[in-house]
Amino acid sequence: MTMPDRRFTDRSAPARAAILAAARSRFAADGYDKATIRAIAADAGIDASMVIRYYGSKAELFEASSAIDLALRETVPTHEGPERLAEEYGHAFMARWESGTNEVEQLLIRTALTHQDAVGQIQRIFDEQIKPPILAVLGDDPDAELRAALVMTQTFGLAICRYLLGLDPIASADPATLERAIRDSIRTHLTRSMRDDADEPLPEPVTEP
Amino acid sequence: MTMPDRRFTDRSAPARAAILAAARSRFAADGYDKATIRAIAADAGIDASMVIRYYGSKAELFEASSAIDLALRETVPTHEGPERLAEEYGHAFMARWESGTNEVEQLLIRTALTHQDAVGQIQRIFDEQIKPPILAVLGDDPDAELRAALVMTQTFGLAICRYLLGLDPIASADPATLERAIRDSIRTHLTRSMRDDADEPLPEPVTEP
DNA sequence: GCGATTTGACAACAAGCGTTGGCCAACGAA
DNA sequence: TTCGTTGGCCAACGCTTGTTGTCAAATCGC
Repeated sequence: MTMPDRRFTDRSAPARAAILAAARSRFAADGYDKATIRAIAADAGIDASMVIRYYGSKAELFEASSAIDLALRETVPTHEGPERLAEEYGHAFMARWESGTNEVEQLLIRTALTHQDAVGQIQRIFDEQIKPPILAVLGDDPDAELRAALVMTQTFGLAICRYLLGLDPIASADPATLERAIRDSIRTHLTRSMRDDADEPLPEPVTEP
Repeated sequence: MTMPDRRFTDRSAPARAAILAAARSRFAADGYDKATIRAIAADAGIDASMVIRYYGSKAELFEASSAIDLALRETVPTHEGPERLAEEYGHAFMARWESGTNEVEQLLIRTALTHQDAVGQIQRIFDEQIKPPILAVLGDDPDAELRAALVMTQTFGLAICRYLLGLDPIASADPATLERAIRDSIRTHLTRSMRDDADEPLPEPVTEP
C-alpha cells in the first residue's frame, strides 16, 4: 500500500533516492499542486517519466514522501507528570522545527489544507505517535485525549504561523522565548481544570434518549 | 486595486453577487487551485467567461472574495485587563467559527499555505484588526506584540484542526469546553511571565558589535 | 564474449486550466 | 420604432499538467 509492488535493481537506488528527496523538498516548499513532477524530476536531475516509472503516479510519490516516524515515545519522560511533559514536549518541538529537518511535517500540513489524503495521514500520526505518550503521562484523566488534541492545536498553530507562513512577529521571535511560551501553553492544556469553573452550574449528565 | 476599474450597470448586479458568493464558498471549501473558474461559474449559474469579464482574472476574483472586516475593535472590552480580554476573545472566536459564517477566514487560511498573496493579507489583518485591541488592553507591556501573536497561533491552530481539517477529537469536541480551553490558553499567553523563569540566569544585554 | 534486461531521454498524448473573441438577445434612451 | 450598449453563451486558443510509449545506451547474468 505504501510502496509500489514493482521491484527495481540496486543500480537505480540513487536515482530513486534523489527523486524522493527532491519530492520531499518540493512538496514541503510548494505544496502538492505547485510541486509538479517535472520540477521534482529536474531537481533530481532525471526525466519526469522516470518518476512515474519508479513511483507509479504522483499520488503514490506523495504517499512515499510522507512516511514519518516522530520517535517521540522514548524522548518523553515516563511518569514524571504533565509539568515535565510540557517542558520536554515544548523543547522537542522547537528543536525539531528549528533544526529545519522536518520536511515531512511541513509537506503534510501544507498539503492537508487542500488534499484530504494528507488529513488522514495527520490523523493517524496523531493517534499513533503523538497521543499515546501523552495519554501515558496523563494516566486516568478522563479528558486526556482532548488535552492531547489541544496540545496539538497549539503546536500546529505555532508551526504554521512561524515556519510555514512566516507571520511577524512570530517568525522573527527568539526561539528560546517561543519555547517557554508554548511550554506554558502546553502546560495549561495538560493541567488546567477541565470542568467549567465559570458562573454556570454543571450540566447534569443526560443519557441519550 | 481591490475592485476592477470597469463599471457595470445595476442589471448585472445579481449575477456579480452570485459569482462572488460562489467564489467565496468554493475558495473556502476547495482552496485556490481546485476552485476552478468553471466550477464557480457553474455554482453561480453563469458562464465562466462572465467571471473574467466582471472580475478581470482569477487572482482579482480571489482578491475581491477575501475582503473582510473582523470588527473586533468594539466587541473587545476597553480596559478591563487581560483576563477579561481572554474571556471575550475566546467567546468571540468560538461564536464566529461555530456560526459557520466565516468563509473569508477559511478561504484565507486554506489558500495561505500555497499562495503567498494570502499570507500578506493575513499579516495585514493581524496588524490592523487583531493586534491593536490586544495592544490597547496590554498597555505598556513590552512583549505585547509577541503576546498578541501567540494568541494568534493558538486560535489559528484550533481553527485549522477543528474547522478546516476536522481532526478528532478536536472536531467532535463540545464547543463550550473548547471555548474554556482556548480562553485559558489565551490567558496564559497574555499574562504569563515573559522573562525566563528557568534555571539559567538572565543573559546580559549585548550591544551589537 | 553475448543476450536479456534495466535505465534513461525524448516526444507525444489527452485532459484540464485561465482566458479571449465573436455572436445573438435583451435592454435603455431617443 | 430604432440604434447603441450591455448581458450572456458558445467555441476556441495557448498553456501546463500527469502520464504513456518508443527507442538507444548502459548494465548484468551467463
